[in-house]
Amino acid sequence: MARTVSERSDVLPLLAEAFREHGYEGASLALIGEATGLGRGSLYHFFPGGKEEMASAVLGEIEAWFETNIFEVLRTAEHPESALLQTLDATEEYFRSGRRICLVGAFALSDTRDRFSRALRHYFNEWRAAVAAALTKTGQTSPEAAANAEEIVLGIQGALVLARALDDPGIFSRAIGRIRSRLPKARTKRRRSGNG
Amino acid sequence: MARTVSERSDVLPLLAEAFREHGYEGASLALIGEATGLGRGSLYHFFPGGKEEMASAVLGEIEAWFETNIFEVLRTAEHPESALLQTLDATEEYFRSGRRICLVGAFALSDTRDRFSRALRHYFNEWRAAVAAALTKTGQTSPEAAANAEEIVLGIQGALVLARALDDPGIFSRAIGRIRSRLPKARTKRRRSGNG
DNA sequence: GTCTATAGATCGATAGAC
DNA sequence: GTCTATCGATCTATAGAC
Repeated sequence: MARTVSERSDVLPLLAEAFREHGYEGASLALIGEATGLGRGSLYHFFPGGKEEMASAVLGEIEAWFETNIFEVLRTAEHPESALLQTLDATEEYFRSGRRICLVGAFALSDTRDRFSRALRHYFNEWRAAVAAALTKTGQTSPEAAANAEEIVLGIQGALVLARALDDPGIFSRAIGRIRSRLPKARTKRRRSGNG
Repeated sequence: MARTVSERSDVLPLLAEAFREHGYEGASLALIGEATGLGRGSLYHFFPGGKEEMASAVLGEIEAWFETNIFEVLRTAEHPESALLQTLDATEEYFRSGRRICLVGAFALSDTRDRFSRALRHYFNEWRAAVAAALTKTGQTSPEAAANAEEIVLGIQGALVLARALDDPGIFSRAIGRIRSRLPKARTKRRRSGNG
């Protein structure tokens, strides 16, 4: 058998899955060891702060993914309407059409919330602000955009809860579909008031 | 010091709060003992099945509350529009305007989901069906009502997640407000097509 | 019916060999 | 850098006195 990983960044996705499946408390070091194929020694070599540092690193990795693939795209979009559609697709794919939960949301409802409250706050605030920024660029007023952004993010989280509880990924897909259908339509700039 | 409770039903609300605050895994028997003022002996007298039976009883109590105060009201309403408003008020009060989480939703996102999957499924299915039944009675078609009911329940859950993560109960209140404003308006039956 | 004491398992974390 | 052995703390559950 080969020497396996030896890169901290390679371990993070495996760690993330372990926390997603079992929660922070439920993911014991024995379980994490199985999931990563690493012994306690290696784990503590990569994460001297123990389990808390593991979870913190995972949250950072998730935040970074959303920053790159969602938030940044929304904030810098020249065509906000298509950016909203594109990031909605990415979101649907990320959550595997409702079969995967949002670890940040799960942490928010658990007693680990206080431990990671800064990360949770930052993640959802950035998400909400990025969607609002894109909506504003489509012509919505600032209060409109803020309300709609909040509703979109909250709808995604609620859909994940319900999809998980009822074991029905279709709930998530339908929710994404409703969000998509209510997005502002891009105005074709070449014609005035084009029909379509 | 008095003999304290000695009624199983008196312990349930205290148990519920303990599970809400610390989650299933996080609520240790030591913590539960403090929250209820009962020793292990008394706890195991009331709940021979241990912690699992405690959580199960709490879920049953929650389900019963919603059955009485929400589901039944919605299903049997003569005036579905006002029943929807009334149960929305009750929901807002139950979740203390967003300061209290939904234990069923929290369980859905944790690894205890499988253990209580039947209870979770039943709770959310009943909720969704009851809202849909009321919406149907207001004149919505069956598919319309089903989609809207799903969106309402999911919106409540998502609002609780976001409110908790951002430590901002206002998110929940705003979400309830949006739901309320989109509810079908009662038609005044005495006049035809009264202006409102 | 309620308590204390404690069994037996598992937890996160550390030490030290290689 | 990775492992195994093991620590002390904490967990759920049980036993038995009152």
